[in-house]
Formats: sequence, structure tokens, C-alpha cells
Amino acid sequence: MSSKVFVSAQEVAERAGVSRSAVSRTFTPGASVSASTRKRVLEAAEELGYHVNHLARGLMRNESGIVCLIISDVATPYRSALLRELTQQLQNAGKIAMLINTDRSDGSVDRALQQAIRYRADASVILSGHPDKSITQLCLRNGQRLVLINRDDDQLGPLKINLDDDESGGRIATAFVRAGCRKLAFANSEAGTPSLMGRERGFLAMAAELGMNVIVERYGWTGYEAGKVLAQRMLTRSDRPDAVFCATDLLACGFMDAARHQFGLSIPEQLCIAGFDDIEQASWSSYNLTTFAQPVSQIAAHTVEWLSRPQEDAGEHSIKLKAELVWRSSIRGG
Amino acid sequence: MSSKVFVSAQEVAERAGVSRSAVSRTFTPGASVSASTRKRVLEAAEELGYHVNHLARGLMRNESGIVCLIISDVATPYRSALLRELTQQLQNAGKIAMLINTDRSDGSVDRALQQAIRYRADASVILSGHPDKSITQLCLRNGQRLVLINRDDDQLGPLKINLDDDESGGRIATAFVRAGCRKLAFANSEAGTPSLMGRERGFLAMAAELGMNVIVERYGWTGYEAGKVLAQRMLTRSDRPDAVFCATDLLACGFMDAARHQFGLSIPEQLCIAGFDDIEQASWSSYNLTTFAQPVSQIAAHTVEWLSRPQEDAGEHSIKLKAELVWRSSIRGG
DNA sequence: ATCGGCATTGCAAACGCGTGCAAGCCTGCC
DNA sequence: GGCAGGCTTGCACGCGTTTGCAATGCCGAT
Repeated sequence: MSSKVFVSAQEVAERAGVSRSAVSRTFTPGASVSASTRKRVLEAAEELGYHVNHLARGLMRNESGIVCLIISDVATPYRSALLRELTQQLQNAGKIAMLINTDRSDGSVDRALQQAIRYRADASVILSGHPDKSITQLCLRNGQRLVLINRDDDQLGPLKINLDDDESGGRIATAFVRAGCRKLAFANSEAGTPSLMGRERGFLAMAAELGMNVIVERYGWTGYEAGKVLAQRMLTRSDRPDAVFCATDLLACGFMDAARHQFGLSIPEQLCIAGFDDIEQASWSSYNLTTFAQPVSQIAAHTVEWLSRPQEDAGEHSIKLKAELVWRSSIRGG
Repeated sequence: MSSKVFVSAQEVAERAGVSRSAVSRTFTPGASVSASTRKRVLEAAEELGYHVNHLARGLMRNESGIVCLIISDVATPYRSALLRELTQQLQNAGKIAMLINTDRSDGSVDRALQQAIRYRADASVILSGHPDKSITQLCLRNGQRLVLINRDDDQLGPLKINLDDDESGGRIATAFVRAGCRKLAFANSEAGTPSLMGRERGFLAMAAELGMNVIVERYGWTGYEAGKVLAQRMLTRSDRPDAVFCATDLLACGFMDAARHQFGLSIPEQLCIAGFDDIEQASWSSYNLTTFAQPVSQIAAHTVEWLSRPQEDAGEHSIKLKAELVWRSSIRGG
């Protein structure tokens, strides 16, 4: 097998009878090439099967076209939906996504960012985890742009996209009391993410305003199993709640399943439930969960828009998006 | 803002008082450097914040460390689980995943592979879609390795990983008759993927062997909604089935929901159901679906093992894996 | 006929790195 | 002391691009 595997611009140039610069310019939008040479170059390139080497191009231009997505729990519905949207829209903008999975091991975000730097990614998008402030500074120092989605850190420099979690919490609280619920509860995870805590805060605040106090329990991570455990804990209490806002749809699904199958409760008659994220399963007829839709498409759109800006227009920027309430039948009335 | 943003090996060399080759060798495993210079280089690199430029390294070595994952429907549970496993294991093997989303538009797989070639990816892993034979040859001609997962194409050259879909189909058929079911059915999508058709084929074959004939319906893609539609069609028939094997867990979930909530059937008493993939929702207590587990971890392990082999050991290779049957309560008995 | 201006093209220098080759150094042995 | 041999190290070239600069050619205007 010949080790000469890729065809270079040089060879295309020779075949087309032009200089290497000509073929380079042919593949550079906006460069000055006459129509005739362009045509000859394109033909030669086609015949030889030439493809611009983006590694070399990135080396020259100091811009690789690579955007690193740093993410954990990819297999989770909300995360994968966001991932779908981001890759899709990045691609349409002519960029390409490099995926870094930080599931296992501590310090994996840090190692991930190192990888991003090694490949000279133009930017990193952080979808999970709390990168050290030192790490993000490393990022910025190395000329990377940084966007934090639902991280809400007080970092300097990057684009920050967040949701109006507080307000969402408040809206659900009023919905519950309007449905005639008496004993409100909030089911949270122990993760303590700013967005999760924001929902809790908003819910508690509005409940207080309406003169109700709230049972709060936190357990595990934000998954289905944790929802079941939380149901166990809350539904065996003497002051059993009749309305619970789960910080996450996955929690809500687990909670509902336990409520129905282990405690025989019917929803929404005996128990009102709400979630957050609007994952696909929330619309399944076993759940019909009223919840807040993450504006994944908008999130993605804002990040690629910001990443496509020229350097000087891309200063620090903070965007707050609205999560839309989608009504289904897990709360009475509506 | 200074445009001089990255620190190069040259600068590290100057700071450490050695030649540029020395620092290069320091970061090249197996190269010959004395302990003392190595130490000085590492210190200088640390101080300056040096990171090897993988673009340039890839240019020299003719091997970028990049593996392209070509995928559609990322937000689907099975796909995202496979993606998680692949990125995880690739990372552990020192490679990095580039994600190409082929959701929209025809020919997008082809364009995706072009991108892969431009970035000189060492390999492409195709998780969905049927690339043109010409395209895959282009891939191979450009020195890329290719692995096809559950594609079952008769392509030459790449690694092919498939499941024993036929056998799985057969096992479910026998399980159904053993549970006393009389009217078997197979719910499939119109996608016509080899793996889906394999499950159907195996199911039909074994059913025939056991002296039963099977109702087959195909509709839409392999999602939840399609499952509901299939239930509508099948459960309104005069010869309503009492056991249906759904080609996919998502189909099965939709089917179960429709069967219960629209037709008031109880599972497994009046209707036995089985699925395929073992997505997370299959274990949720609203479904408790008996299904076949995709060996995602093994699939990922085999691909990275094959990709890590030296070129000469990586000839054409076809692997057939076993999908393990996980029993839950959507079939009587067990 | 001369000249200015413009579009096109080639030359060559980068970009940051790996690596073969030869020179240099050190050690051990005769 | 001389020499063989091995480990280090520096030099310089090459990887496939992009791009500034200068040269070329063409056109119309004076």
C-alpha cells in the first residue's frame, strides 16, 4: 500500500498547469482568480480527488473551524436534544463540532479543555460541569471563545446563556394554587446546579407570597431513579403533598411512576405534578407532563451567532431566555 | 489584543535554553531525551502555558487522532447511548471524536464524509444512513478507516459490526408461544434497515416453524408516534393479535401506551409485548418492557480496538455480536 | 504611442511541528 | 591515552496551506 495517500494542492496545480497559489485561491472564497483558471483547477481537483487540508489551513489562518462541545450525560434526553441542535446549526454555519465527554473521573473537564486547546479549537461550549475559573482563563488566554450554557458562573469574558428559572418556578407555584392544591412540594437533586437552585428559589418565593409553605427534598442526581426515591420520601410523610414541582422532567417521570404504581395515586386528581425541560417522554401519554420547554433551538442559534461574529464584536455577553410553559394534563385545570 | 496568542515550541526552546527539536522530542513518547533537558523543557512549557499543536502534528505524522462519528437522530435514546460509549472509549484511547450530524437533507452523509476527509480524520464511524458505495471508496482511497455499525452493507474494506437480529427475532417468537399467545404480530417501521428487517425475518421464520402465522405492519420511522399508529392499525383488526414484537423499544413504548390508554388492554394479561434496544425507558415502571439489550459497550470497544491496530492488521473484518435478552414483565411467564 | 489602473498570477515566506542525519559527548574497555 | 559504541542534541528539511508582494498582461484613455 502506497503511503502517498492524499493529493496535495501541488499536484492539482501541476495537472492544471497553474501555480499552487492559484489552486489555493480557487478554494478560498473571495480570492482573485479568473474564471478560466478556476475552471481548470476545479476539473483537475475533481479528477485527482483533491480535498483542502483543513489541518494545514487551520495552521495558516490561526483558526481551525473547530468548536468543542464539552458535555456529560450525553445519553440524557435534554442533553442529547441540545447536542442535536448545536451540531446541526454549527454545521450549517460551516463549523464542525468536536465532542468531549466528561462523564467519568474528576478533572475531566480540565483534561477536555486541554484537548480543545491542543486542537486549536476556535471555541469551547460548556454544557455541563463547573469548570474551574483558572481553566476558563486558560481557555481565554489561548484565544478560545467560551460559551457557558445554563452554567451561570460569574466568569468574565465568555457568552453566558441562561433561563429565567426563577420566574418559571413562580409560575408553577401559582398554577398549583390556582388548581386548588394545598400542600406544595419541590423535588430537587443534590447537584446544586444554579439552574436547579433557581427553579427552587423562584418556586419557594412565589409560594411564600401566596401564603403557602413548601416541602423541599433533595436527593441524588437528576435522573429517573432519583425521582422514585424522592416520591418514596415525600409520599410517605404525614403531611403528604398534593402538588410537586420536580426540578427536571426525568425526576418527574420517576416521581409519577412511583406515585401511581407504588402509592396508587391518580394524577392529576390526587396529585399535581410539573417538570422542567420538556423532554420527549414528557409528551408520552403515560405521563402527559406539564413542563417548561428548554428553548434548545434558540440556545443553539445564539451560540453560533455569537461564535460567528468578528472578534471585536464578541465581548462579554449574557443572554437570558424564556422557558415556555407547555400545558398538559398533570395539573388540574389549565 | 495581541494576535500572538499561542506559544510555540520555539519559545519554549528558547526559555529552556535548548533547541526546538528537544522540546518536540520531549512531547513525543519514545523519543530520545535526557532526563535533565526533559525536566527543563517541561518546566518552561508549564510556565509559558505551552500545548502541542495537534493540527501541525497531524500534518507531519499524517495522522490526526480524529475520528469522525457520522450520525443522525442523536436525540434518540439508543443513538445517544451509543454515542456516549463511543466518545468515552475513544477518549480513553487518546483519540478524539468529531461529530457530524446528518439529520437534514439528502446526501448529507456524503457531505459529512467530505468534511471528515478535509480534516484528515483517521477514521469514520457510520452509525446511521447508507453511504453510497462510491463515497465509502472515496473514504478508503483517502486513507481513512471505516466502521459501519448495524449497517450490514456489503462494502469492502471496513469493519462491520452487526447483531444477531435473526436469532433475536426467533427467540421472541418462541417466548410468545411459550407464554400461550395465539396471534403473533410484528410491528416494524418503513425504514427497511437491514437490522430491522433481520428481526422481522427471524421472527417470521421461527413463527412459521412453530406453525403460527404472523401479522406484519410497517409504518413511519422507528419512533414513539409510529408505535401508536401501528397500535391503532393492529388493535382494530378483527384478528387482533395478542402478542406483538416491536422492532424498536420506541415503537414498543408508543404501542403500549396506545394499547393501554386507548384500547384499555392490560399488559401482559391481554397483550404481550417485546421490543429491541433496551433503552432506558424500557426499564421505567410504566413499561417494564422485555427487550434485547444493544451491547453498546462492546460495540464501542470493538471499534476502538480495531481503530487502534496498526494499519496492516486492520483488514476487512466483520463482527457479529449477541443482543442479550432482558426479561421484564411485558410478557407472561418468564 | 504612452501611460495609468486593474485584475490576475507566481514567488516565496511563513505556520508549528516531526525526524533523518551527522556531530558531539560520555562511558568503558583495552 | 586511544578508541569503539551508545546516548543526546542540533541542524535543516518537509508537511500542505495561506497570503503579501511584485511582476505580468490587458484595457481604455489621453
